[in-house]
Amino acid sequence: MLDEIQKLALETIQINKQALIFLPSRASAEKTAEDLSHLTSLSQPDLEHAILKVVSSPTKQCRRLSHCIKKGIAFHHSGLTNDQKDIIETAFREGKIKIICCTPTLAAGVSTPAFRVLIKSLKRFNDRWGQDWIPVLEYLQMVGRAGRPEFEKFGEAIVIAKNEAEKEEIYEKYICGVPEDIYSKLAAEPTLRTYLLSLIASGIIRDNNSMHEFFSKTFWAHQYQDLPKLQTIINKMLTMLKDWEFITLTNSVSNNSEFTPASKLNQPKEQQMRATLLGKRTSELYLDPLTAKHLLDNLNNFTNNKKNFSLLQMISHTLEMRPLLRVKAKEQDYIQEQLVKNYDSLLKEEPSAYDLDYDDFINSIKTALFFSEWIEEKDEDYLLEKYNIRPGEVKVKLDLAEWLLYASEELSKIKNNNHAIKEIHKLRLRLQYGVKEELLALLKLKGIGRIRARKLYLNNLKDIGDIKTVDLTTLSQILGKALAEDVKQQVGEDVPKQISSKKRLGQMSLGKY
DNA sequence: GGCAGTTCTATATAGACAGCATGTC
DNA sequence: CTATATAGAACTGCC
Repeated sequence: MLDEIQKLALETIQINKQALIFLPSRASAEKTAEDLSHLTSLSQPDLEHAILKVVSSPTKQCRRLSHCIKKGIAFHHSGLTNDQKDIIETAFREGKIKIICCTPTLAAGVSTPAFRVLIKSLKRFNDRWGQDWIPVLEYLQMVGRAGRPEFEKFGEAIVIAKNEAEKEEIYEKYICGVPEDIYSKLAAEPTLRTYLLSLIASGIIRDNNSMHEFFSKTFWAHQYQDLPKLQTIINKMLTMLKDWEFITLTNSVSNNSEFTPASKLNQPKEQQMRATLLGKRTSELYLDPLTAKHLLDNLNNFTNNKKNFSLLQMISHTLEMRPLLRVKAKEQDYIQEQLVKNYDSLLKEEPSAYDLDYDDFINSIKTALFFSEWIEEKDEDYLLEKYNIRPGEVKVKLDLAEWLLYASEELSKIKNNNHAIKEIHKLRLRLQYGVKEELLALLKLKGIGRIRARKLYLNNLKDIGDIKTVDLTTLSQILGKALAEDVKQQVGEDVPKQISSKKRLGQMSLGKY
């Protein structure tokens, strides 16, 4: 039996228009798309192929998407790679795809208007309260996708209610509702301490006076009526930044009170705030000071007997890496086993099992294991099966890892930790390409990535020297003629002119088709 | 035994922004 | 204001 969403979707196709269907989770987006795809007779075989080849080994998610898309239906959420998202958005604009089942990704990103917007539910899971109403602002963003001004005079947005009571509630809350106030992001402590440090580093805040002047002007202070409390939080953070050696506080007035009354804020005080070298660099790197401190502490223990796993666990156990890969009930034993195996690699002691942080710690082990497997050349399909991480998320996590390791490398430079600098640098390269160490030499060549490098290595071509000495015919068999010639040129071997110009032609046509 | 259909249970739950400098299949 | 949908396992009944 068809449900309301399905009826509306099929009817949209029938009148030769397009629809976006917003769903509250990625799983429902996929399932809704899959179910619909069984109900249409559209056909887009070329898209099916395009979706599959964006990763080296298509995952079950890629296959599912390709099956939907060949029937003119797509799902769209953060688990997809950017390439896949682009293909879908373009095909939708071209009218090849009729329905996109999506999460709110599509409400915020590039403009993708549709004649009709269907909203399955205005509730979504929320960490604090479980199932809860989404903000009115978000509702407006979704609804705003209905109607394409260049083609239609109007658009339709339809919200599904479970019953009469909910219908009333939705009407009151959303149709008649007003968007909630935008709350200042500064209110979150990580943002506040990051800002505070950067303001001190840039010299905008140099003492209590300029600090008060700045914060009283922000939207945050405006909303945050309780100034004494605000002052308390800021003071707490200043002390933290000082203890962590990101700033220095010099003052002639005694500083033993953390609860400076607001009334004293306006009095010019002699307390001077200056960022240290470490503080400046932390700020330039856009690091949360808490994370910077965590990295510094860990790196301090990064001695010769430590491994890549040490660094990977270090960056996995940060706020920035959240949400971490979650350890499932069935995996507990395996993860514990791996933890024991890598116990000596830890740069910080394992927290107590009663520690609030323990879950995060265990999850950081799983996350670190995922990174470890990536640099052991495991492909996307394997990673999705074993770690339940989708291609789009893999990309995001790797980017984060890259950034945090870059930051770690920079911090190590300030600390003159040469061992760490060397190891981190190598690890960054491996993460970037997803390769074992033995392939690093080959990756210096343009046009050679994890797949081709591995292929060369298997053919006993293990470094630049091997590439130089091997004959062109053999190399061509491995890489294809055009690339083989290009690579030969890169290592300084002469390739006959006429052949090399032929190569360019060949390359162009390759790129085109 | 082997399947189709059913019920039970475990699992997950939206998204994206930071540095830096270009290029994989 | 602590729910729900989904996937997959386990189970059932039937041939």
